[in-house]
Amino acid sequence: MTTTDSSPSRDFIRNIIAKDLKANKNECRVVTRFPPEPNGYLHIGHAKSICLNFDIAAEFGGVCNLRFDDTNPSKEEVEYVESIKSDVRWLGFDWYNMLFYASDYFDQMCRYAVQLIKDGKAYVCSLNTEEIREYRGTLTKPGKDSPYRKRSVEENLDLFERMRAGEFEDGSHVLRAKIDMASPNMNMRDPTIYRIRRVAHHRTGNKWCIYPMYDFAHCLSDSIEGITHSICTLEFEDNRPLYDWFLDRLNVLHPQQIEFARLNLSYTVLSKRKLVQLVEQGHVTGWDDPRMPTVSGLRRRGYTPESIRDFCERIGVAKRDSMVDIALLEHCIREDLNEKSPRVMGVLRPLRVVIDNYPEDQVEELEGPYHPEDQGMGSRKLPFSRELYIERDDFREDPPKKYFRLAPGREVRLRYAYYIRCEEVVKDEQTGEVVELHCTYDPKTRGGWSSDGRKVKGTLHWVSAPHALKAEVRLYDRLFEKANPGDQKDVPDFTACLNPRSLEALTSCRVEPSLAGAAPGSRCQFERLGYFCVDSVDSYPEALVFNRTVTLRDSWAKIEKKAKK
RNA sequence: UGGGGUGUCGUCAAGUGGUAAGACACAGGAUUUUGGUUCCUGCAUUCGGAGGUUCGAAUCCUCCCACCCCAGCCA
Repeated sequence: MTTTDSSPSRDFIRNIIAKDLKANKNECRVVTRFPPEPNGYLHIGHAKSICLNFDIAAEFGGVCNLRFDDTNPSKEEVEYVESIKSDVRWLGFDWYNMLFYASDYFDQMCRYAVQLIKDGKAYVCSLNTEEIREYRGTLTKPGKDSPYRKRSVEENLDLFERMRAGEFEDGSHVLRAKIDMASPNMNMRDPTIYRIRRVAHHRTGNKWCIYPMYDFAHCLSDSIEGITHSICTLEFEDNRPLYDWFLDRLNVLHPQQIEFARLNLSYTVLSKRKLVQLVEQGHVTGWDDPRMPTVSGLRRRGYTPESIRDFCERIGVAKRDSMVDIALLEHCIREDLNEKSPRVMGVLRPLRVVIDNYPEDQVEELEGPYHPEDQGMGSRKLPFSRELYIERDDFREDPPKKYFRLAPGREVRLRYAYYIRCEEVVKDEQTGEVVELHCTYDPKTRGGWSSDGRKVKGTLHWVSAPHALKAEVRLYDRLFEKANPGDQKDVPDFTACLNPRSLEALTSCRVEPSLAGAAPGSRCQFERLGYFCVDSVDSYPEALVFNRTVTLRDSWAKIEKKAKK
């Protein structure tokens, strides 16, 4: 499907591509690529780039390659390539058979390097790291030529061949592009294009001891694959002249590099360095900790791929540095889960309720639909008995204004069950803590309806005490207390901004019996509480563990908060 | 202080000389057996600032200001 003139403009990148297509550029092909380095796990910032590249390809009838930018063996591992592949797939994208590795092109790149040498456009430099830095100059002072810059083509060819053959120590020589040591763009001051690195590569093993640098490898990989639009983030803007330089000198297919602003999300961090620190210092349990902004963390938290894709679409694509409010991500998951999740009841902090006028050995099966707006989801049976649990938050001895829930003498509805009235409060003699409520029910309100027109303001969720399943529920909250933990002036280390209450594990929760054996990864809404999923690591059919994905919007909490001020 | 970028509502973001879309957030209200959902309503006389061009400027010109990126043999 090709976009037509009538299609509305979505963002500046799609506008560029639409214009290119109209001008018959690239024989009207569109080929993009997602090019991660396999040195870590994917996070939601990568998801933005994945959605951009794969969606653009699909919209313009093109393809998007998955290419691993594996030019630095000392940082890369197969474990990462596997996790990246599975994350991209989980997000719902398909690269078909277009799976590549920059390392696939090492031979070809070497030939290109030789060509540059022959053309007098590259030379072997034998300065060490510090010397190269000194010769490079500074932002305001031009650099000066390396003493090795004038080596003959023959000498350079010989030296480079011997670098490749493994005759030299790591760091003793590099191959450099011969450009301009006085360029105002630091990237053009004779950048290194090959370095000696005796490290086993996760794919090529010990075949190579020299590896190309990003600037050389990336543009050539794009060119070899026939990429038309090479989309990357803003910090590569200064690298674009170099990207163009190599392709022009080598006179090969010349993709267009386009830069966009990377994602920043409030109340979290997205830099690899910081995410590594969170894992290594044990602030989280791992890369897939449900509080992590990684794809695997979001997945375990209960986020759906659809919600993440929707989010990436809504945030847009532009060039300005921005900080997206995490409330938008939360909105996206709520919207998706509202439609998809079966409603069930679970009590997080149980308070025992005895219905004094309910027959002791009686058990009724009440009917509860799984979804208020979707009859197609069916319903389940809810056992009701004399002893129940309700949420502690749903009872107040001294109810504040506008509190609709249970209090001494008050009547509320138990969802899909009966109206009950609180008759007596039992407290622990020592602590004064409320330990049990005695209530009476109105048998004429079965199902939660009253025929006499009597209205009740509150509806509570509940479970039958003898029938409920014990479960652990993990309540997750924002990882950081500050909107921008990475940029706090008075805080030395971003970990000082961590939210100490980002995880609260409740171990004596009770959930309705229909959840018995719930499958890991399955999702539900605990009515009035939020959306939850069965943890994919720690949950077992006989010992359920739920993760709170996100709370429901809570207007009572807002009222309460306002009243306190 | 050299170079490259970017400034439009609290947060994203359209807008490309014809009189400021949309989303989230927020605030009201209606409906509701989830204080959920849904539905209404409100929310930029002004586009970083100052000048200028023009009948007309967020859009063009000039100057200024702020913020981000670059001095890896990382990507």
